[in-house]
Amino acid sequence: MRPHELPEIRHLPLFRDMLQANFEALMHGAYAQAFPAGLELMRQGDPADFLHVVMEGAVELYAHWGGRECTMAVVRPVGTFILAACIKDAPYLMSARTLERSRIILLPSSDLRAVFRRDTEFAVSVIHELAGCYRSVVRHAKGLKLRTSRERIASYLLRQSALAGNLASYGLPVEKRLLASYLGMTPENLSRTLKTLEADGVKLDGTRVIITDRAKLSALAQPDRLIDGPDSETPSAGASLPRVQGGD
Amino acid sequence: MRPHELPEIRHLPLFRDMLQANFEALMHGAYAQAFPAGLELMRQGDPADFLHVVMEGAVELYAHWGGRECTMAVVRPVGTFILAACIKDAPYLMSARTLERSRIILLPSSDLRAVFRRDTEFAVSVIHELAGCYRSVVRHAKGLKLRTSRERIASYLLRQSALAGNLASYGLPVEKRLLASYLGMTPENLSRTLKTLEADGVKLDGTRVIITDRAKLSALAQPDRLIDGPDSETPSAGASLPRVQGGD
DNA sequence: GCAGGGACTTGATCTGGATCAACTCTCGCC
DNA sequence: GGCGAGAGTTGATCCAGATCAAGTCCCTGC
Repeated sequence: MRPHELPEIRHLPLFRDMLQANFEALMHGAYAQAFPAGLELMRQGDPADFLHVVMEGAVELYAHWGGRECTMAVVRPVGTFILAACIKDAPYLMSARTLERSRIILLPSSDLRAVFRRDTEFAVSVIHELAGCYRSVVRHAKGLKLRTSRERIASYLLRQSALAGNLASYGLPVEKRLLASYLGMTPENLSRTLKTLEADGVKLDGTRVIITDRAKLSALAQPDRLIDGPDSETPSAGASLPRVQGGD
Repeated sequence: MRPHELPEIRHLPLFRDMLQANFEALMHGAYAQAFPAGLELMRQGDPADFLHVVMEGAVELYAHWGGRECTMAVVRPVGTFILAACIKDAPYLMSARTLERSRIILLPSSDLRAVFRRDTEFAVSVIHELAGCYRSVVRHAKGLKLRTSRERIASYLLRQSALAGNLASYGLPVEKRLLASYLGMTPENLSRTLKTLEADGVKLDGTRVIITDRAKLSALAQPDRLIDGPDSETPSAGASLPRVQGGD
């Protein structure tokens, strides 16, 4: 593991409050690994042997069933994923693959389970992390059930703008095909709907989003704190929305 | 609170392992209340002041947005709900209403937060509960994104049969309109699809489900441990599927 | 017992979004 | 520098599921 990485992990909400001795014990069994883009890190159904911490790159969490596949989340540095499965010592519910060349720290889940049993501060951090993840998926499910495709796209674009600091223009953080899958629609549908959204105050130029009329877009998206956040409870983990890459 | 209720709560996985003194402290601030059917217990966005424990009756958790509404879960005795919001001291993401006359214990969430900070066993229980809830919603989201209406119905019916002990015949635990909403479709669509499912090995007689050809139904539903369970990690809480009422 | 209302069903129609197919553009790679 | 391969777009068509509208049945409350 690289020297700068340890403090970065230590500063994550999940590891911030635990005893130094326990942190060190946890990191003792950890190891870092580099992966090329497009590599499958785990397959749904596998036993949860390691908590994963993304230090560089990006990881897609996705699910499959009966030949179909869908994106559930994208995790970027510094973020953890698959905490719940590690804790329950249960099979992963999702598969994971790298979207880019990535550096990932692997923490044996047995160590994890041992440590929060003797470090209450860490246990409390885990509680907060999991509660955040839970609420994040609930938001996602609400969006899927209550909103149409069009509304999901509009609110996604607004949400990303908010994450970028309410910029009117920013870059999409993920490929459109992945975004479509995350939002529960086909790439064709996303592409077409984006075109028609020009009448509602937002335009796309390649990967660049330009909000031309925020009021109009908001009227369509009806952003809702209980679906779109802002989560004061932002999870660093598994259930996070694809995050913005930075805008200008 | 009634004499038999305290031990019932104590035996819940969530409260089973904590110190007796802490359990008593927690219960000190608790109070029971009876509600008629159809009463709104909380509204999404409200501050999370109480953890709710259903002792009798049934509670529907649902979400709404822009005039639409959908069922997210049904909680039956003995089960808790809205743990995550209590822990984060954040607004509820869902509303709740009684489906029948219900008896509910209310636990001040501030007490809850205080207790798991000083009782590691309780903290561990909370961790397991939340991890279970998280995984449960992930399963639900996977079903919504990966399966068609028809497949969701078929797998729901199989899952309920499994919960009833693999009985070929059992009663639906909830109204069909609620089930439709839970499964993300309209009542009309549910009704029609149920009819066409007779060709796939399952028949409905009113509220009675009769599986006539389990193999055929399974071929359609393709039940998957990573979507349908069985959850060894069964949550007692918020995210549970409408449970079966008992079969014969 | 009777009236009223809600759950459920059934039918007719509409439409959002999927599917299938073709074509362009870009970018990494030989 | 040319050549795939994959991302994205666009068009044509199809279909699952929503919507609108009746009508039946059952249960409840007067």
